[in-house]
Formats: sequence, structure tokens, C-alpha cells
Amino acid sequence: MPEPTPLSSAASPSASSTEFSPSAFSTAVVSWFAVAARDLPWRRPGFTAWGTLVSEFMLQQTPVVRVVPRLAEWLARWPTPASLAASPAGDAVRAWQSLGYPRRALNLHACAVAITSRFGGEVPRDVPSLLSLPGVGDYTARAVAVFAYGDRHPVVDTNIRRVIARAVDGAPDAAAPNARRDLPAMAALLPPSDADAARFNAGMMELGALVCTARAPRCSSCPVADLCAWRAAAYPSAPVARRPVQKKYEGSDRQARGIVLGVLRASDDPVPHTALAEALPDPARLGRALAGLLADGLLVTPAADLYALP
DNA sequence: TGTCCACGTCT
DNA sequence: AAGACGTGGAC
Repeated sequence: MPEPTPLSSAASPSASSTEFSPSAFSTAVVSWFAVAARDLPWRRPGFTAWGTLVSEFMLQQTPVVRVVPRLAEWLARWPTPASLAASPAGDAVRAWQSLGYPRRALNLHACAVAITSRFGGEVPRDVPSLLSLPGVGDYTARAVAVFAYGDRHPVVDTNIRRVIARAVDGAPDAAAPNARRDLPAMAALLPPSDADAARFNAGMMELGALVCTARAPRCSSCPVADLCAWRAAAYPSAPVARRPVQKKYEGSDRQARGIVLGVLRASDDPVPHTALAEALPDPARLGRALAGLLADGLLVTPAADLYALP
């Protein structure tokens, strides 16, 4: 729930009569971002488009603090798409370590292959080409175009959807994701210049991650508190629309996949079925995990009774 | 101690 | 289009 609400300033005469101003809003976010931004390596000058693609891939499902060390190792080893394309996909899965969702490692390797074969080794710059890469969706494609190439596009992640829902729409939380609505909503807020648009995209993500958080927004530290429609409306509360709870991980097939992959990652050589059965004694669960990983391309069987990373 | 939660893409 | 997909930190 929001902090105790000093509504005195929001209750000023202008608050309800003034229309929402995108330029005032974006200016406040960009100014705040210049001061409050975290030191994220892929936003430092000199970062390559490949580095941005790798970082955004890792960030698809994983918090910044866990990504940073993996990213440095990854780029030291594979500084270009061609270098990764020349390695086996299994090496990418190993280097992914415990970032989670290992199919992202496989997709990133497939991106390296596609970039090398279809784009002359250069990460493409236009959004449709980026979207054609495996594992690259609306978010990653535009994040690369904006942060690596400096072009002007709306980037929409879950944090930005929440900030817009609150500050612009006066709602407690974002509705279900919908690109046909979310992308234009963000586009309508973008400042005119490419450089400011990039800062605004990054600033909105940081604002949602650090200040306008899902459960305990820090409104007293918010650079747009005075412009926020949700705050002006005295924080109407949500009719608690809880999303369906995630299934229990313990004992799940999901966990089983992780266990199998952990064994394979730890071994330089293909492992026999008995080694997997030792780590995962439930034969039915092991069978489902192996079938799933095989279907996803995260597992190969180089010989009868042997299992390995691709 | 555990249960809940976040995260983007694909199908 | 609802659900699968992994992990580690918050509560």
C-alpha cells in the first residue's frame, strides 16, 4: 500500500483542473533519471549493440543484481555474435549458469547464429528485423533499438505499464498486457528528441523498479508525485484482482528440469541415465523432464543411454 | 520454516 | 490466450 499520503500539495487548486502534461511528466522523469540512475554497464558509453542484446536477454526474466556478473563473464568470452555462433549451444547453456529459464541461453545462441548468417554479424537496428530473431519480443527488440542505437521507440516492460497505469490513468495497477494499447500509450509520452526519448524509456523502467513499486510505492521520493493521477485521486484501491498463484515449485516438473540441467551443466561429458536417476529418483518425473528438455533442444542423446547439453 | 513473487516470450 | 518456463530474494 502507498505510504501515508500527504495530499496537501496534490489538493492544490490546479491539481484537478490542469490536464495531464506529457512534456512536464517526461521532463520530470528524465531529470530524476540523471540523478537516480543505477550504474548499469550496458548503458555506459561504448557498450556494443551485441552487449545490449545480451544484457536485455538476461534481463528478460532476471533482476539486475543477478545479471551484472554473468553479463561481464559472457561478453569477455563472446565479445561478438560470431564468436558465440562458433561455440556449441551447450556452452551457452553452461555459461548461463543459474540465471533461470535456460531456453533463453539457447535462444541467445540461435540469435548469434542468425545475426552471423543473416545480418553480416551486425545486430540489426530496425525493429522488424530484431523481432525476427529467436526469443526477441516487443520489449527486447525496442530496448536494443533504443539503448544500443539511440532510436526513438516506446519500450514497455511491466514496470512501465504500472507507472503509466498509476500516473496517467489513476489506476492502482496495470491491466493485462496488451501491446496494441501499451505501446501507443508509452509512445504518447515520449519526448521529441531521440536522446531524451532513450533517457525517458530508461527512467520509466527505473522509476517502476525503484520507486513506483508494485506493493510499497515510495511516493515521498517520487519525481512525478505532483503529476500523478493515482495520487491526485487519493489512491483508489484495487478490487484485489490477484493473478493466479504460481504452482508450487517443490516437486514440480519445472524443478525436475532444473535438476537434470544442473547435472548436465556440471559434467563435461555425457552422463548415463543412472546418474540422472540418482539426482531425480522419481522415474515418471525424470521421464517428463527428459522429454521436455529434448523437445526444447536443451538436451541431446549422443548415444544410447547418454545425455548431454547440445 | 516456507510460501509468494517478479520477469518476457512463445505457444 | 492462459499457462509453461527457473531462480533467488522478500515477507
